[in-house]
Amino acid sequence: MTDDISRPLARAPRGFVDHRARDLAAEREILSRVSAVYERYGFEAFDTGALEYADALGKFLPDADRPNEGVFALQDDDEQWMALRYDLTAPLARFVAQSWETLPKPFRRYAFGTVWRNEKPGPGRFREFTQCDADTVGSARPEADAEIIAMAAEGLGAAGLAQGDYVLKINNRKLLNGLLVRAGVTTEGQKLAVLRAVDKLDRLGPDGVRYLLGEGRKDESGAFTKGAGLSTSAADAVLAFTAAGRADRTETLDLLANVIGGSAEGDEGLAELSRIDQALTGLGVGADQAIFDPSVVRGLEYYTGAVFEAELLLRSLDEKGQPIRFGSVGGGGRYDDLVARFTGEPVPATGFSFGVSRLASALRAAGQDLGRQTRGPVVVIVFSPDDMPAYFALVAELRAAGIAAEVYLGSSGMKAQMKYADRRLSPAAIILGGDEILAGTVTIKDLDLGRALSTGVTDNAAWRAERPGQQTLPRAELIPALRRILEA
RNA sequence: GCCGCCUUAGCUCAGUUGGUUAGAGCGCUAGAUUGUGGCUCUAGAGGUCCUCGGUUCGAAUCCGAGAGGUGGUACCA
Repeated sequence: MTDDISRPLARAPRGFVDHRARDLAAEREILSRVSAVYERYGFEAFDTGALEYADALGKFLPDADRPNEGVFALQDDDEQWMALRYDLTAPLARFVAQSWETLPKPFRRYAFGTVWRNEKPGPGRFREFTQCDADTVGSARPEADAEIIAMAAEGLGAAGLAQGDYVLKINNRKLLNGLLVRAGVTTEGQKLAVLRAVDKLDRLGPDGVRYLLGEGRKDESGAFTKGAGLSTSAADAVLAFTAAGRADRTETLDLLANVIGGSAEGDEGLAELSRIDQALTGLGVGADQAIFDPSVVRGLEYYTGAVFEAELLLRSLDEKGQPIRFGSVGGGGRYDDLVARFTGEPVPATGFSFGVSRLASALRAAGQDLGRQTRGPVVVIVFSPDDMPAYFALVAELRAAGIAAEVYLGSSGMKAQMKYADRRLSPAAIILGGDEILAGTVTIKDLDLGRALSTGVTDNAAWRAERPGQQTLPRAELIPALRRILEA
């Protein structure tokens, strides 16, 4: 009452969320299903620690005292800066560089783990979340990309997405590079501005993107975004390129050949996509699961070749009846320069990653709730502290029989104990009072059945007399009777 | 990072032109019911009215700053 000045506020830091049993069950189910697929593809499990040295993450800023660009950083006692990993790829690159000599190459691994990003949280965006990631390091073959794509598609399907709920969209950075070279764009900054503009295609439409490719765009709030400064004809070429996606993979390739053919880098990109197409076809991945889409960007600066994005196609309504679009649930691509940061040797690599809780909420919206309500244990009601040994003998017997059970350990009366069991979603409560102990019997209350029966009862006396779902039987028949209730 | 809106009980919210002890519904705890979930009735607990400063005899209410939330926008490994 008087010491409240220093009392802490009970709240989680912003962008950090608590996970109840239901969500955890869904996420674990996804991980186990996806892991099974990834292992079948020959990827081995691998994990690193949560912290990396900040320079290994590429987040050490020479000018700043503190590496603060989106990472959580702290200083070790030898004054080196460490940071919580912000994805699973950078630690993988560090590990591969460190163990290159002894690794079987190509190195194929998958990982899932918590990552942290020190940035503004938004709807569906947190500062701590679980990522699942698979990479092949040490293969430059486009077939390595194809296999990652096929595996991603199969993984999403195994997680519970139906055919047609999602599609993998594939592009290649080299195509756009070739196009830009032909259009006379040479500076890195301008190239990045073009990529950013194209990335907004689905939100702003071709007209909005045209402004961003040219002089710039002013949005409704009056904010002005500087454009890439392309000429009108160059902007037209970019837009024509992004619109070349078709439902059929080879048809898209033919169209793209017309739009960008002739530039050396563009031809290289086309050849890679063509081999990806052939490998995918061999793997049995049709155009219903993976297509070529030249508008895919994946804003990341480090991608060097193929890029891909898993897009959710399903549309659903939120609790207010507003339609929600999920868009991308995951993505990846080829990053041939990441390991070279450490060793100087270029090491080709390709990978795919997705956010686990994002996929879980997408699945929920698709009507595929893997985290069905978690059932509570069978609850043994406590009448008298003197009979505690009898309660524990009973609960031990149930546990030995493989039935989740607990003795109520609170201090409230019987009514509250029933309420507790109800709220835990327990299948049954066991009443072992003085009467039962004397008679060598036990009373089981089937809570689901009682709940169903209670809807018809309005009269209190009848409710009390009826004791819906309740049966008293000889002690020896307890476990078989409980099994029947649990299996119902 | 920039712009808009919002912040009153655990939740959803009401609160008159600035006026005395800040309310409702739901939820929670308990009683009616010697040993029973629901219904009904009754009682109870629960509040730094986001924070700090200002105006005023008087502020949940008006003004300023800050924090947090939210929606855009920018960025996104």
